[in-house]
Formats: sequence, structure tokens, C-alpha cells
Amino acid sequence: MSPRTPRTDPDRRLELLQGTLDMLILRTLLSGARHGHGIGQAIRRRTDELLQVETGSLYPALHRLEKRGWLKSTWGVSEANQRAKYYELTPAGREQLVREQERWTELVTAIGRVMNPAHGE
Amino acid sequence: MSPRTPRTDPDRRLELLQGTLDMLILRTLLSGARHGHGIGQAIRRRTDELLQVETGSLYPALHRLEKRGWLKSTWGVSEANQRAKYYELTPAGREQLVREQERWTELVTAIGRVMNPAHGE
DNA sequence: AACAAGACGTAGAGTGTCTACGTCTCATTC
DNA sequence: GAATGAGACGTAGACACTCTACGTCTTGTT
Repeated sequence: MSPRTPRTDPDRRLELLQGTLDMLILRTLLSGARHGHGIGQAIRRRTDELLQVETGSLYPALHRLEKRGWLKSTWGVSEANQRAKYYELTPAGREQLVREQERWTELVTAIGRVMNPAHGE
Repeated sequence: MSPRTPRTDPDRRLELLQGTLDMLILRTLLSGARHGHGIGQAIRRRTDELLQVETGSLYPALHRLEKRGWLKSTWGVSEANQRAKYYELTPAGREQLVREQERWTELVTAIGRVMNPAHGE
């Protein structure tokens, strides 16, 4: 019975909010092309393991983003000498990233107004 | 043909992120009991119409929260002299609100780290 | 030869929000 | 006193996204 892979602090994990994954992926690719596995690792590392992108979310998201024209992919070889599909932002993808960032900021601000009503209420 | 109710700036509206509505409702009830319609209005007003809670989201959410024991309801009469179901937080609901606020803060922070990597990357 | 890890992927369940209906009641207005 | 609008409740079904749980293949290590 192989022990279920422990994945660091199982309790601290946060589920992603629906709709944020696309933005995170686009942002991660802003610094250059990466393959799917690498994108997941980058997100996990930058958040100290708090955000874990499961493959069942990641790959469908990448396909979806590519189909919409925000990403384009090319097959290559990874650092570990494995076949890997590298994704990079298209110009439209950069625009989309800006839109999603704006939306995210607005949303966080709006929710903040409900959660911490400065005055009124 | 009655014109579809315009609802102020149709384009500026933001869809809620899945999972945030419960928190918004709990927070809104922190200042006292309110009926469903009133909760929706309060959220809309505090966000300058940016967040609109549709009835098809609101009522199921209220039922869900009540079933989980975060809220309890009593029938009453509204300011407009209408029959209305008033919801208020239970003690468990207050605890839940705290948990959701913590989760929200963590999540926003984690996403912030991906979006604006201070150093590293 | 066996196994772990790197890398890709899909199927299906679960969840939550939205749109689109629908009902009833009170207050207003003609 | 009939019609209308707004206040208030609610449900059904579509849709989208994430997760869990599988599954495959390849490379490197022991």
C-alpha cells in the first residue's frame, strides 16, 4: 500500500476560485514560454505550495486558452529531456491578461467594500 | 413589448466568483437580520451596482446556508409591509464567516504573489 | 529489471452561478 | 374597482470550471 503522496501540509491548500486559473496561467507565461507541468510548478512555488493546480484543471485550461487564441503551443524537449508542449502568450493573450487583471482588481475591491465598509452601512 | 429592465450600466457588472457569495451574505448579516431581497440590495448598493446578486443565486444560497446551520430564518413583515423571511446569523455562522474571511485573505494574497512577484521569478 | 518522476491527457462528479420562469401580495393610479 | 408595478419568495435547467481518479508513455536511477 503505497502512501498517498503527501504534497506538503495537506490542510493549508486552497481551492482555486473559479475563473482565476486562466489569469494565473496567462500571468505565468508573461515571463516566457513554459510547458504545462512547469506552469503548475511555478504557481505552486510562488505561493509556497498554497495554490496547487491539479492536472485535471490545468490541461483543460491550457486547451481552452489555446482554442480561444490566447496561447500558442509548440512541442519541444524539457529540461529533464522529456517530450513537452511549450505554451506561449499570443498578442491577444497579452490583451486578455490585462482585461483579466482589471476584472480581478475590480472584483477584489468590490468585495472589499462589502467586507470592510469604510463608512455608510 | 416592455423594455428589459436596464439595471444600470450593463457592461460594468461583474460575475461573482464561485464561493464568494456565501461570505458576502454572512458578512451582510453581521449588522443585523435582513430579508433576502434586502441582502441583495445591500450588496448591490455597497458596491455601486457592480455586484448584482441574482435571485437564482441568492435564494439557493440562503437555503444552503440555513441548512448548514449558519443562518436561521423567521417570517416577518418588511418595511414595505410585505411578507418576508428574515435571516440572521447563528453563532456557528459567525464562526464560519471568520473562516471564510481568512480563506479569502489567504487566497487574495496567494494570487497577488503570482500576479506581482515581488522578487524571485 | 523495477521503479520514481516527468510529462501528457481524459472522464465524470460536484458545485455554484446565471438566465428564465413563475407565484403571490400590497400599494398606486386611473 | 381594475390594472399595473414593485416587493418578496421561489424553482428548473443550462453552463462553466475545478477536482478526483484514472491512464499512457518516456527517461533516469538503482
